Amino acid sequence: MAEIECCDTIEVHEELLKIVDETMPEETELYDLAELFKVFGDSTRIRILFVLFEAEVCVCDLAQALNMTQSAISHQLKILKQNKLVKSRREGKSIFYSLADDHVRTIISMGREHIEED
Amino acid sequence: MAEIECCDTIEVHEELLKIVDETMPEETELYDLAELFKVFGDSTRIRILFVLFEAEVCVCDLAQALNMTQSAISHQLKILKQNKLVKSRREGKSIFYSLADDHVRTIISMGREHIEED
DNA sequence: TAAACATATGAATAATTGTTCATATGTAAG
DNA sequence: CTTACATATGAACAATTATTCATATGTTTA
Repeated sequence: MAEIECCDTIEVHEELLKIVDETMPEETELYDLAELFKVFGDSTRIRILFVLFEAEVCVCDLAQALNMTQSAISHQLKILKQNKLVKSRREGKSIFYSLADDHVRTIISMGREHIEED
Repeated sequence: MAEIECCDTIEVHEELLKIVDETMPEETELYDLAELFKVFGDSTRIRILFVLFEAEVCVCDLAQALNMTQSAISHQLKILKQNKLVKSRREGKSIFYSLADDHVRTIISMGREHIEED
């Protein structure tokens, strides 16, 4: 194994690189993880999720509740759905959206806990 | 209270708007939440966090382990630190970074659980 | 089948952001 | 105090993305 020069602490590095190599998830998982969190990284989508915490609603409900255009809401719902954070159901002309599962609540909760410290 | 016209289901809307108004966090909290998740929404920063799950390391360790430039790593560490996900400690010429608290592990875990379903 | 309604979607624009490059800051050794 | 090392930072560029506008799709009612 080639020696590594960095910070003059050669031994630590080899062990570190070995551990990182063993525990680091695969490239695709890292990418998917980042993609998932990106979805939470927009306040419009977070607002949509907070509405869905309370009720199953249609697109125009959301547009009204959040005071945004139908188009903007629809675009964001598409992203939420692609990432399986919400699901939809048609009822006549309307399409109702709701949370896909409870991970969403948990992830948002953890986030709130974090930012409320200090 | 003015009547709302949307999807021809007037009663539901008034109640929804009331509930949303009561439960929706304040603008600043929504913004902070989105900002926090944005930090997790980049695979370089996630990689850094995975290294820090295993050990306290200096910047050049990270650059080496992730095969990226020192500058790129440093820029990302700054963002992680501003959002209190990591902390740092100087030791001689080096600066060692470690996880700030355990919310980071929990949030990443929840994300992994979510993407590993189906 | 035509009209009205609810939602989805593609293109365009503006804003945000990750990386690189050059350089600055801070620390230790000679 | 000068040099070398470790890290931080500002500017620039490329890439990503949220919203708007116009329009398309799908459903119901007349």
